[in-house]
Amino acid sequence: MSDDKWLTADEQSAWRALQTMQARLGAELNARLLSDSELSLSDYAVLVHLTDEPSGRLRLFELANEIGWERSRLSHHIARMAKRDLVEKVACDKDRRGAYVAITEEGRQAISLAAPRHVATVRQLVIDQLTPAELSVIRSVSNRVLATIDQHAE
Amino acid sequence: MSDDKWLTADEQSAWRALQTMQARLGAELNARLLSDSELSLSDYAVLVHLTDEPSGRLRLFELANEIGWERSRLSHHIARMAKRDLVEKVACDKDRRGAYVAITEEGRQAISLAAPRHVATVRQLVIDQLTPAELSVIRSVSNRVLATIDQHAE
DNA sequence: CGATACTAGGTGACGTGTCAACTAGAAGCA
DNA sequence: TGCTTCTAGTTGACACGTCACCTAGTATCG
Repeated sequence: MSDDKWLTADEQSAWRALQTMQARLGAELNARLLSDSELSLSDYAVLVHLTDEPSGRLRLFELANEIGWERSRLSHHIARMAKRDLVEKVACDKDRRGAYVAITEEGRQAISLAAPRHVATVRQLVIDQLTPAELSVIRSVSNRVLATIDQHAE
Repeated sequence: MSDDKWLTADEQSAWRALQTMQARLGAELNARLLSDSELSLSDYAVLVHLTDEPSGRLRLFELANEIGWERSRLSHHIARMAKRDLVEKVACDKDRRGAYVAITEEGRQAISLAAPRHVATVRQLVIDQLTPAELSVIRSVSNRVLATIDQHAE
């Protein structure tokens, strides 16, 4: 680990580009998704992870880990989504503190309507701009940074 | 441009890793910065861009473009920062609709106190985890995606 | 068994982000 | 000049995210 106080010019330009891209890309994806459907990018992320499960449901803490959200954020968001009938909360037998979030029929409909345009946007703005090798670097770097954060949050 | 309806497994795993990393990294950097200083990650971004300018000030729209924020978000944020005396708004002679945001002495102090620990965190969690080649890919990819968004927002 | 510590999740207050609508000055062009 | 359009920035309502704190069930270990 370098202990230089500042970033080099190369490091700084890369870091700032990443930060700006994060800001713009997130805002753009969210805005397009909202104007094409009734879902925000956050709603979409929740529903995607639920549809991945054959059972269509996950424990709240599992979902939080997968999406990378804090517990209370997820709790608030699921409450709002439940009010809109996109998901429902189901009591957990194994651990009576716990709860499942389950996708509803309405949730499935909403995401299957929204997905094609959203995927097309992601392709257009990101995937199609990258070579397979670059995409690989992105995956590898992202996972490494995630692991570092986890490990450093002990 | 591929017109496949869905992402391949490789594309999807890379895309999800990036999304999750964005969520976790942003939250982590913000939390650490807040606990080490009086600044949020957003405050920090604003102040960094202002200290880059020899004059210590920028037009609002210039700052918005550099950080990648929407106008109204910046307007709200600057109003809040001005209340805390981190920045001040200055009328613009050239264009009487416009305004400058200028960093204050208090703003300079705040960022110079916060910067060393924040930079160390960025190094620890990101920069030191990447090879120079990977960092280069990140910069190049980020700038390409930004250009694509700009161009597609016409 | 009982004491303690840990984990799942929820809550309320408050700061933040977004959208739509607005003011007002600048620019283009007849 | 006057009309239209564009751009800079603001505002208010509402959705969202975060922090600190809370409840309650589970684990650990004496």
